[in-house]
Amino acid sequence: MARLTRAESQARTREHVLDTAYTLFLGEGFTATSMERVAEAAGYSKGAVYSNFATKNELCLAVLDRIAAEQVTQLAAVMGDAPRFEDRIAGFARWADETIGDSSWTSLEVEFATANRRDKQVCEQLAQRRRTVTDALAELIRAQADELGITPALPADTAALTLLSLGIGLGVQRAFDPTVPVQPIVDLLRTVMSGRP
Amino acid sequence: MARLTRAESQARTREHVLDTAYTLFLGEGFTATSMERVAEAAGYSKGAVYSNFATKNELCLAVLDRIAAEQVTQLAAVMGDAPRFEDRIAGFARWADETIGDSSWTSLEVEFATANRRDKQVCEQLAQRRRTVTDALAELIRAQADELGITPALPADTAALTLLSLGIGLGVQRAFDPTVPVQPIVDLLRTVMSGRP
DNA sequence: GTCTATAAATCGATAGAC
DNA sequence: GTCTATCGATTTATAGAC
Repeated sequence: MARLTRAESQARTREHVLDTAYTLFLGEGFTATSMERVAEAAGYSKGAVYSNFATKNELCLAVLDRIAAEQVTQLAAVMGDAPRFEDRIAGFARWADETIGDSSWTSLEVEFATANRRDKQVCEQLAQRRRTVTDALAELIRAQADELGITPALPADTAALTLLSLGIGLGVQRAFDPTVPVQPIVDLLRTVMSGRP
Repeated sequence: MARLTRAESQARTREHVLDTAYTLFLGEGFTATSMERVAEAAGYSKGAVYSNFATKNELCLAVLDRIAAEQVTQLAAVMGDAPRFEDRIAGFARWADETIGDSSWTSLEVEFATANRRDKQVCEQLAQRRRTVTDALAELIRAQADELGITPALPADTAALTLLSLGIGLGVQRAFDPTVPVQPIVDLLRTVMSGRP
């Protein structure tokens, strides 16, 4: 194996710290996880962490970016190109069950957002990311509707916002009460995709 | 004015602390507000606060109880007994605009819930309160449907959970991005209450 | 760029006087 | 029951050696 350049070495450290923060923030929560703990679990010192991420918030935003990318990819893959309408809904139902069912990613997003709701800098970042996600979701809905040859029951933008909001709401409640069912969001998608042909 | 008994005096202090915590938690957030700050703003010492509320979590749960009671009362009042269907929807729309629009209460509930999601004690308390709220909401939907002589498009339980979840989701996003519209939840209520006659 | 060591502040919660 | 004073732990972030 070739020796790493300084830049490669730093990128590796950064990635390693990000991996560790990803696991800890999702598992224990944002407030409950200290930077000390991240450094320790990653096998570095606190100083090393801070030389890659200026603040705890910046580290968490990087984790949230990774999560958002994963979600969009998974969602597109799972609804993908099943031939029949019901197969796509079933695919979504499976995804919802696994992903909203284990609602730790929703909890993390929401814990970070609400805890920093008075920080204009952070709010700006979160608002930008929010638009990116809803746009991607709306685009996915449009593409699915096209393939199925229907017009969604709601405008794609509205449908995307409603689905995302419902997912957040259900996920948050499931975080402290696992008896909350995931079904409502599957019903909503079915309604949305049962538009006029 | 008669002199206060010891019990009355303590009840007054407790109420005063609760008022202050209510304002600060809603305005600044749960994590961002220290017990020191609550005591100072209420005009007491930290010890006085701790002799009325054993922990910070207990104080926040008391605040959340007050909020929940307010919401249910307001919602019942605003949809109340308008003669026409459209007037009730309009009443709800106004309430949604003011109450979800200023989403600080949603943010507080959600910040507290997600920050304590690994605390089984707190989760139990929150789950119990959640059931109380959804039950009250479902009952309200049933009563409204009865008065209007219709059958809701969704079962009242499901409708209540869906409305609550959507409200949480929209409220959380509005906390950091005020451009998020409240309209989807009004649309949903309209759909729910447009059931078969 | 990563380390050790520590600063500097704040937190929730408690002890003991009154 | 309320006060002052403080504990003890933890936090984010920084300074300087290597």
